[in-house]
Amino acid sequence: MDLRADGQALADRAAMDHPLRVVAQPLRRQVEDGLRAAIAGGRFAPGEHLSDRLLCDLFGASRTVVREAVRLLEAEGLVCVLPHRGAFVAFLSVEEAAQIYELRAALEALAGEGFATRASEAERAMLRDIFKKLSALPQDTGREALLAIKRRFYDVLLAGCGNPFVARMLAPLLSRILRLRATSLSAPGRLRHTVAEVGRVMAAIERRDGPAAASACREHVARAAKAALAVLAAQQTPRRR
Amino acid sequence: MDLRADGQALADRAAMDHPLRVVAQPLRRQVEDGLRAAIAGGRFAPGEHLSDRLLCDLFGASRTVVREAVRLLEAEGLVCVLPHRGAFVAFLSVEEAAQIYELRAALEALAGEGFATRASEAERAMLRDIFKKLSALPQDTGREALLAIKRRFYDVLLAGCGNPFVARMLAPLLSRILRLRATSLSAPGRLRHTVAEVGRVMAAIERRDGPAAASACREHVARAAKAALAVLAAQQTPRRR
DNA sequence: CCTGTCATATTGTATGTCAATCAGGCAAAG
DNA sequence: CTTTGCCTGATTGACATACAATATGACAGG
Repeated sequence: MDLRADGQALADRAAMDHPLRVVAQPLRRQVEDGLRAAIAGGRFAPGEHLSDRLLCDLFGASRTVVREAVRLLEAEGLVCVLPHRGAFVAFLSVEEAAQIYELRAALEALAGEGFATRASEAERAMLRDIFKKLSALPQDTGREALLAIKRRFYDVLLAGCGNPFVARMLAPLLSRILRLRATSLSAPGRLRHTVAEVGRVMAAIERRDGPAAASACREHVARAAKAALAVLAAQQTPRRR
Repeated sequence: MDLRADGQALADRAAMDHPLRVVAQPLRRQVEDGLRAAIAGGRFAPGEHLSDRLLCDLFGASRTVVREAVRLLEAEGLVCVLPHRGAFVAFLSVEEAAQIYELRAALEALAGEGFATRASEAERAMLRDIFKKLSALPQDTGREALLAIKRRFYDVLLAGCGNPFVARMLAPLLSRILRLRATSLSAPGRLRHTVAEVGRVMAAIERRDGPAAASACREHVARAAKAALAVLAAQQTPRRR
């Protein structure tokens, strides 16, 4: 029996076994994903109190299920549970955001290096294709469309890097800075730089140059971080003092 | 109010507020840690079925608590939950172990770099002190004592690296390869190399040389991985085929 | 104004229940 | 004798409820 601790692989296998019942995601997963999306998407404000009852009503689930989902999000750092007071949407300080970006840079560098040295030709072709679409985007592309393309790029990169754990570690980090990414990506003129930076990643990958790909990924994240942190600092400074 | 999503900081603050009630860890945490330790320590064999009832009896807790703990461990990859069949202790394949070591190398490199460039003099002194103890260890030191010293070294390194997220990402990885580390660390002659490799990390840190520290950390993990993977391959090959 | 006490609300934990599903055994058909 | 189908027992998924522990806020008293 396949007992790898790989959730996605198990889900895939389950889908293979029961190809008809597509909707059959466990309720707990639905609540978890829904809540994660709601928080990452900003439908709850940072610091907002997420009471048990509120979430039960919202998702139509029992306390048991809601609480399990909240625990998961707590482990991811999206919410913060205080004993006997409940869950609160976590704040994101400038320091924390900087630390997350630092980590993201290291992880994506690893992914880039792995992809450059281990990806198959088919995977490289997919990445090439997505990069071509990214390059062809008009300057005034909306943030949604831009984020979607970038997500596809990273999905392929992570899938082909030969180390699924990288994606598993990165996911919770990205969910915490999702809003930040959305706002910073839409900064005027950022797209041009993005394309150039990702282009260097792509070029290193075409050369099978692992270290160069790692370095290019790190560089890209570092620049994105600079833009994002500027936005975050501008948001927080006038409010707090 | 302090609502950082930093579990340890919150725990610290709680400990400050209630300095007397040291034992007052939530029941859920006790079960979670106990189960994690039991699995990481090998008291359950890989593939073993961890039934709800069994765990309830073992920890004297209710299903609610046990299930929440199991979910957490599932997210960490220590156990693997199959719908309507329950939790099983996850296997660790050679590939997975290699991937975990790769990730660990990247994370510890980041920690080393951060420590070299950002740690305070007091933190450097603590690290220096621990390294001195490590160097003075006799060749035939038991694996327990060796692991303990190394753990202290990394605790200080991670605490002083200026990025608490690194420690949070590393912890679940380490718990999955704990047994592997224990066996590979006790390989004959490994201590000598360990001291030399960690010495290079220490030297780079004393020079405030971030990149060198990163590289030394990466190198150390890579060598440890080589030893550990050899052990794992030797364990699995004769059993499986 | 400060302090101590109490009532209320919320969470932490435990328990019982029902439905869904899986594993294994048993019997009948080929 | 093998295979197929069904049935039963066991286990988990989800829910509702109940009780204990604790934090919050109000209120009375100094």
